[in-house]
Amino acid sequence: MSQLQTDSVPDRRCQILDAALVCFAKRGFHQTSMHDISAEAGISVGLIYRYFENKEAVISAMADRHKKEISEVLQRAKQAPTLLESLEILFTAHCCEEQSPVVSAFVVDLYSEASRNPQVADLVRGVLETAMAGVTELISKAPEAQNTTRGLSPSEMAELIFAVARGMLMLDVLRPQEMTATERRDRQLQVTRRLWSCLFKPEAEFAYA
Amino acid sequence: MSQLQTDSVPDRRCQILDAALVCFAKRGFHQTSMHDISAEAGISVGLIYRYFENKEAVISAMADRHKKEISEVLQRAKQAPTLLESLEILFTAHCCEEQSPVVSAFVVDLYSEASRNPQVADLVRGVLETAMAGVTELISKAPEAQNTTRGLSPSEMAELIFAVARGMLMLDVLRPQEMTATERRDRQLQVTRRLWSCLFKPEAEFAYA
DNA sequence: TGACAATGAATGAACGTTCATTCATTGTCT
DNA sequence: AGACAATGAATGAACGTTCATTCATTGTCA
Repeated sequence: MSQLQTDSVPDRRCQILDAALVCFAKRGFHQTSMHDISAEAGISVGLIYRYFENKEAVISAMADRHKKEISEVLQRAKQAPTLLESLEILFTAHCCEEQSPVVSAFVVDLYSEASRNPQVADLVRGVLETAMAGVTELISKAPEAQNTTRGLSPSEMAELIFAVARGMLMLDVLRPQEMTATERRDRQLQVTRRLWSCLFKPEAEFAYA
Repeated sequence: MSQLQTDSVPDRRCQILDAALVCFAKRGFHQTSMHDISAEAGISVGLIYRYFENKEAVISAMADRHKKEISEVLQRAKQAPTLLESLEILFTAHCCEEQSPVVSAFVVDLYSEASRNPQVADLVRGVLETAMAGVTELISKAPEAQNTTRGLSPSEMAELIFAVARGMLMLDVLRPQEMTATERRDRQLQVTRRLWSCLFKPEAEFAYA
């Protein structure tokens, strides 16, 4: 029983959040009704209010979940053998896995929400600062970046890297749905490698040109 | 008489769109009511419907106006004497003039809307393609970029530049309102110069280090 | 010029609908 | 039976939109 409870309560929450993600990505936070979420989750409206205080709380919980997912991606990226591979993990993680356009639309909406909800803004800013600190450290320690700094500090590089990542995410929501997850992933990898070569590649090989 | 008419009709539309921009930036498209817009514009609700078919039409008109503004920025950027100055104009234009956070929030919302409104998506994509073509041409012709391509084509460089611009715009909505327009502008310029040095600066000077 | 008719910009109360939220009720376990 | 999970009809506030009405301005007579 207590096992069922401790299992099923988070499960219900998770089920509701999964449904909410689909709805939010499809219609946006404020065009999604609680009935939409309940229908997507296959439960009744009232039940949502057993697990979340109100709609705002659902949005906050989604933002929290996003924070945890980014942390996990950062952990994976830190364990990659090379800096390039770390960057590839960071760039392709949140926008190219199972349901690419869904997540991208959600994240853009999250920023949109952050612009007028200080609580969400703080949370997103926190995620960003943690992730950027991680990447800055990654760059500082990477042998690839030792003699190719181009006058930029590791944290300045990290800032550029994250700007590009966010910018590509925005581009993602403009792309027609016909594009498959694999195509999106390839595109992201291309851009990652270009940025990498631009930031870290030694100049030597231009002698061959 | 006829002069007054042809002047005042576009003025009303403009007045409504100005008010809508403030409201949309403050609350987002779908949390802004027609009453909010009418109150901000200092007119009655009904009057909005004399100039716009419905709320959707107001959003579309705002997107159209944004398109024109970007075109103008592009024209100005094209006339700058150096590539760096062109980039500085592009990077600081829409997010650092009079009402920086207002415009940034609006643009993020526009992308968010684009993810579920194909009409808006087409329009935004069009703006982006035009602007990127312009910058690609700018790079192709710039003497600064002739011997420092780092293995990237002009259009690949343009893509990186626009990704960074969009990414910085997203960052803008996270920043506390206490930041002044000038501070924002300085920040943008810093990043622009870093990106520029990373893409176009010759390596020579690293010999001094 | 002065009196009157016509216009259409502007108003805001009212309408139908949608939505978040509540809660009395029902189902399902032990 | 008792406790808890789940339902979905009911509620009232808020929304987009409409439209009967007002009134300053313009046009047209004498």
